[in-house]
Amino acid sequence: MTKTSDAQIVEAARLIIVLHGATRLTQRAVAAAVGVQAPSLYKRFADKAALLRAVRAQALADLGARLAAAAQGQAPAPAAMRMANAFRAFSAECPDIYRLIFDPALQDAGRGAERAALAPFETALAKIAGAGQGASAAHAMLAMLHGLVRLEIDGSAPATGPHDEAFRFAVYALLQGIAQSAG
Amino acid sequence: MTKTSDAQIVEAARLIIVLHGATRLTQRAVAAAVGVQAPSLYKRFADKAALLRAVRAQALADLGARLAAAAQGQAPAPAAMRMANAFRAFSAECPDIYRLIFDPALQDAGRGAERAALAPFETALAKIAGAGQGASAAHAMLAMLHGLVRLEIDGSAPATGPHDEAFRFAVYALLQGIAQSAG
DNA sequence: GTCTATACGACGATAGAC
DNA sequence: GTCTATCGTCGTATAGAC
Repeated sequence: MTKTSDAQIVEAARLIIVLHGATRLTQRAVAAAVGVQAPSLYKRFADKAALLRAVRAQALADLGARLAAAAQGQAPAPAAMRMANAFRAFSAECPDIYRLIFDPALQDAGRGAERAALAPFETALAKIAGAGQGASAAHAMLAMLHGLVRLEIDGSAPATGPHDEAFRFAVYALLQGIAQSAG
Repeated sequence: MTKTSDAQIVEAARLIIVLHGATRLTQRAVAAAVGVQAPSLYKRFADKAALLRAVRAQALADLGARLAAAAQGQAPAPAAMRMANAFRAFSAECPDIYRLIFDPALQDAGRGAERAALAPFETALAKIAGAGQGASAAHAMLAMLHGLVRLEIDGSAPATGPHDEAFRFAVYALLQGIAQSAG
């Protein structure tokens, strides 16, 4: 009897963001995409933010899976580099989804999902930095990557040279610094 | 005959953002703050984005001045550390203004203002990294700081420990890594 | 229970009179 | 340069049809 489903709505919202950008994501557009009128969405998601939180949770799991796959079976340092590249690739592929993950208006209370998605990160960095500084090192690397990709996808960087080179330099320098702090 | 001025409008907009948050910045609110009706603003600024670009330009200059003051008369490494702290203090003081500076929807074509504001940065980092890698090092440090403060003001970080410590660790590790890349 | 029709209030923005 | 009046779109509340 139901014309749509929670999962279909979430997927429709994700598709609109990926294909047409976050600014085009309206409740009416989502509703039209699943063949329903806008007010009907409120029977399934309390409001627009709740729907976006569902899209975000899925995206976060996707990002976590890509990071885990990139680190799979690698030594700590190569794992960190491969995860950095995977992180950047994700942000380049769908920048508006990336922004959604870090949207301050959509933060969960628990933080459990973030912790889980970034676990491979923490693991690799802890081994590089030494036990006492694993959390700080993981935070530093996350911040480095977040800053790099945000400057890149937002076009906010002074943008002198190519981003590829600057990205590698930054990640490598930080890894070196962290390794040095371990000794 | 004029009831207000461009400068007064920009300042009113800035105040609303600082005191009540960016979501409360509406054309009607700005107009009310300077004692006119909303449509009158369009005689002075083409649209809301144009007004925000003016606020952003002023904020960027402010940030640049603070960075320059922090670096004043310091050796490169302490200058970098003091600028990092000044950068973080700015973002903590008015996070919504900070977000405005890096808002992808408000980027200028020229980029001249960004370059000027971040010049003290480039100077200090070039001396630490060595001539050939000054731009990369400055970009890396800007990305590091941008990532750190965004995670902090957005509450996006896994947020394990205190941010003060994580901030110092991250900036110091990157500086070490950059210095090492120079040799 | 599920969806539709309708509508409300706030927003950014425009047209035209003074 | 400022006003009043108004448009189109947004999120969303409500009431009722199947």
